[in-house]
Amino acid sequence: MSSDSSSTRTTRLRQRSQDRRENERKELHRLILDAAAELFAQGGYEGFSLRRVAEHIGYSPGAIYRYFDDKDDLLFNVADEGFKRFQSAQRAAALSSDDLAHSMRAMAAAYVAFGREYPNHYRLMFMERPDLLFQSHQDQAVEWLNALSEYQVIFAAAVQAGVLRQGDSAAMSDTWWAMLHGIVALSITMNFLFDEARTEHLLQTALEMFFRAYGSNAL
Amino acid sequence: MSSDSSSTRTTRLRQRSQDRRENERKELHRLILDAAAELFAQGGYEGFSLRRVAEHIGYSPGAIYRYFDDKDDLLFNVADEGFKRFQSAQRAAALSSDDLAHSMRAMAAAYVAFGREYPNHYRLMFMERPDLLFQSHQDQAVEWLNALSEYQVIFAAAVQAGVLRQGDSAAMSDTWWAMLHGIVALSITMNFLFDEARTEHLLQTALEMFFRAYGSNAL
DNA sequence: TATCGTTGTGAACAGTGTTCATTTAGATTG
DNA sequence: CAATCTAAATGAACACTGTTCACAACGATA
Repeated sequence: MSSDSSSTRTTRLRQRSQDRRENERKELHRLILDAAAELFAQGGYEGFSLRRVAEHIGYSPGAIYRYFDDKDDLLFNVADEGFKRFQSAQRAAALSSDDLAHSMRAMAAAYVAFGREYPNHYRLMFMERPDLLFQSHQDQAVEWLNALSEYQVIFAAAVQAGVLRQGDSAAMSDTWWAMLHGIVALSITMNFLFDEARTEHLLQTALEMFFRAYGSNAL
Repeated sequence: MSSDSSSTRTTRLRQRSQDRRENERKELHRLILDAAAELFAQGGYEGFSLRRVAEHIGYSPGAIYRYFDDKDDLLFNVADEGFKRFQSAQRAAALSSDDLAHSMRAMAAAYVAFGREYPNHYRLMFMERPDLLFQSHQDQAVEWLNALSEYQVIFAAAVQAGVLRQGDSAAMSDTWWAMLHGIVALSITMNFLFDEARTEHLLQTALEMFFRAYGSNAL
């Protein structure tokens, strides 16, 4: 009994200490990631450096390598969190209305809003280093592709609901994406030309164009 | 007479040697710029370094600073040459037909073709560092803005010619640009998704959308 | 108590842009 | 021709960057 109880006690102790160490690991992992996201959001891709992240959290640069393979690995995690936020905003917009035409407009608005709110994340995800999310981590890449193919599902549903006319729904989806990406990219990159008002006006004009061309009540 | 002739002779000599030195300066300026453009076109923005340019032409890194203020200054000149090419291609497309609808399609095709042919230049000009061309060199910035406003001239002409319906021609121009930029940017950044065929199909679909919505024969 | 394994450090390496004193070489002058 | 002056090119330095690795510290385990 004594040996048995001591055995379980030590087992429990070992378990607890192991858990605690694991938590500490996760905490530092989070600390690094948060600091990285913050510094990245502020300084963008160019001004981002591991040494600054390390200094910001009070560790030596080498310590980061215990938690991330690479600078790219760290950037991937930053981008991935951005994408999760992006995706959830898109989903919320998609579900915001029963009217698919309204949903699509809400999604477009959310798309542009995300780009303008997190320009550096958008840059990283869709402009600078999309390879981070498609090439390096193939498991995540599948998630991304699924998310992107959700657009096609919505377009198919919109066609079936009579909101969009019939046609090449894959091409429609590409056009939709290119249109929104063009607006956001110009707004981010040429922000001295495209202030919020001009961007908003551009978005409305583009949506009008899209639905005038592809809406079911067009010709 | 002898003093006079010798005076003119030395003057001529001085003139010639000065010209030659000036030519040598221009030659090295060109040599650096060409090497930079080549290395940049190959390696893109990230892989581009002054030291590599210097090594490529057989000079020490510091020598470049006799001919360019900065790395940015050198990049500006690379981008500027890209823009001149871009602009001349656009102009040629604009003048390629009397039919403004054809001209616009040709300009769109030339726009996308430029992006796909010189992706790194396009990135630099319109995605990575547009500040190089708008902020730092204000005299050049005016040229750029004029070039961009040429679009609006064409749109106004298209409206007057009855090719496009009347409306907010500035917004139409923005939409046109955003559409083309979106297509090129996606094609460049997501080149593993958008191969040439898909990009071409996307362009045609987008043009169809544009003219369906804004063409004069639309409702 | 001794051993082991993990963690963080600090120094090093190769690379970057940039500056500057110094050499080099060609042009100009006496 | 000799001396001087000027412009160019260099090479070494500085402050950065990402990354690696031997080593020290320290808590967990035996």
